[in-house]
Amino acid sequence: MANDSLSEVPARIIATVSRVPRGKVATYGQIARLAGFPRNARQVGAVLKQLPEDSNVPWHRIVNASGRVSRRNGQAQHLQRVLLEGEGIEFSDSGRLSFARYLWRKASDANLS
DNA sequence: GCATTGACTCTAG
DNA sequence: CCTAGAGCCAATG
Repeated sequence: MANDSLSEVPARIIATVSRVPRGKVATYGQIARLAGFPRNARQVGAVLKQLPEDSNVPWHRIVNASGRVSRRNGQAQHLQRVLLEGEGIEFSDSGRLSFARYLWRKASDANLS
């Protein structure tokens, strides 16, 4: 018993990612902070990288602080954009999305001009 | 146990 | 807008 604390950290990150609603995105740093690890943005990416294919985690809703899909090997980068577009998110010509429209906010999202 | 790496972020130029 | 450097922390070798 007591060896579940090892899996608890990634589980917490995954749980937070799973809370991101469809059609919204979140940043690595944002997920890390909400999960309780304010300086572990990189670890969020590390967890998503090891994520099994059949998981229900919306990993594609996680982008970097620039509002772009993080660069990496494989087609997964392109796949992420396709998945987001499938949820109604639009990218600019530079492959960037609008935080003002798509960034997930836990609460204070009422201020919009 | 140290050195390298990385799906990150911030500041300067 | 883009590049470079530094800071950060866990995973990996």
